[in-house]
Amino acid sequence: MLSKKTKYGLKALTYLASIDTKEPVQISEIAKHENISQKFLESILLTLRRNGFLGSKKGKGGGYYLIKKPEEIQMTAVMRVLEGPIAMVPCVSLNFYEKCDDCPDENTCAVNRLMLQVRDGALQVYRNNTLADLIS
Amino acid sequence: MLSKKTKYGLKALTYLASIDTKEPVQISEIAKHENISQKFLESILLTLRRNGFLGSKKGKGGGYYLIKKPEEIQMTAVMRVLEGPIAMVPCVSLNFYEKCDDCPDENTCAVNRLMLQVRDGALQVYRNNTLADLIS
DNA sequence: GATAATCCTATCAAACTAGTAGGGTAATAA
DNA sequence: TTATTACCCTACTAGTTTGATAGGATTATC
Repeated sequence: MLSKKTKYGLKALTYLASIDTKEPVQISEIAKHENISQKFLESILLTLRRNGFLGSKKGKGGGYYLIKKPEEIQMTAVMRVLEGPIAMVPCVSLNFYEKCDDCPDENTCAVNRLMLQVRDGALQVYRNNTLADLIS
Repeated sequence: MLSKKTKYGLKALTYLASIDTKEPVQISEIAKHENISQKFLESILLTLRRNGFLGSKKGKGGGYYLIKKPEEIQMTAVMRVLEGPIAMVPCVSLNFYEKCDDCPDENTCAVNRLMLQVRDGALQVYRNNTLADLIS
């Protein structure tokens, strides 16, 4: 299941992309427009900023804004930051690989074989979509 | 993340399929072979039986066995029973559809648009794999 | 220096996960 | 018929995660 954190993060990003201005947008405005708890959104935008997707400005007239162009923001990167690993099991994860402690051999593991395909399917979608694709 | 329930369920099914006999296999044997807590596995096999994947026999010489041929067991069905919806958001789920309460319009929702593709990718994999494919 | 906005930490209730405990029930074999 | 085997079933629980909320600290503008 997709977490609300990811869902809200995606909605915030697409809202900022659709605004089509580089002026900072306040958290309250995004929260209101997307029906999100403002305080919760606050923490999400913070992690998006810390991971290089957003810039921020404090004080009056402040807010958040996109740093890159929507066409340059790949969903793979967004998903990894908000949701974590794209793979459903660590033993097929590219960026978060971990060996299963109960599985003696990955090469003969049915779960591994299946989830590898699922991961590739998801990756293909995420790589094929930028923020720009989601708003068009 | 794939739940251990699903992981163990898949491993149990593939073990039964690889055994290539219609004699009942005891829970203890599966648990031992796949490094799974026996009691936990017990409940998993129970749901697999209730959902028409397994048959069981009580008493001495009893155990679980596959009801259908491995080639006839689609991963879509297995995943839905063990893991639940294949879609990551209810609003793109085929079998568990639900409207998002925060989203005014699915047709213009970026999350919807993205997750629809991810669901299709996953479905394609699950539909393309039977239990037989996982053990070959 | 007042105000507006982000920044940051801590806390929390509810739900979920991965089991564990403990016995009940049916089939088999002696 | 009695003992044993093995599935059947319900309830409970420790630990983790999720989706927030509270309350203020910090910084920029006017």
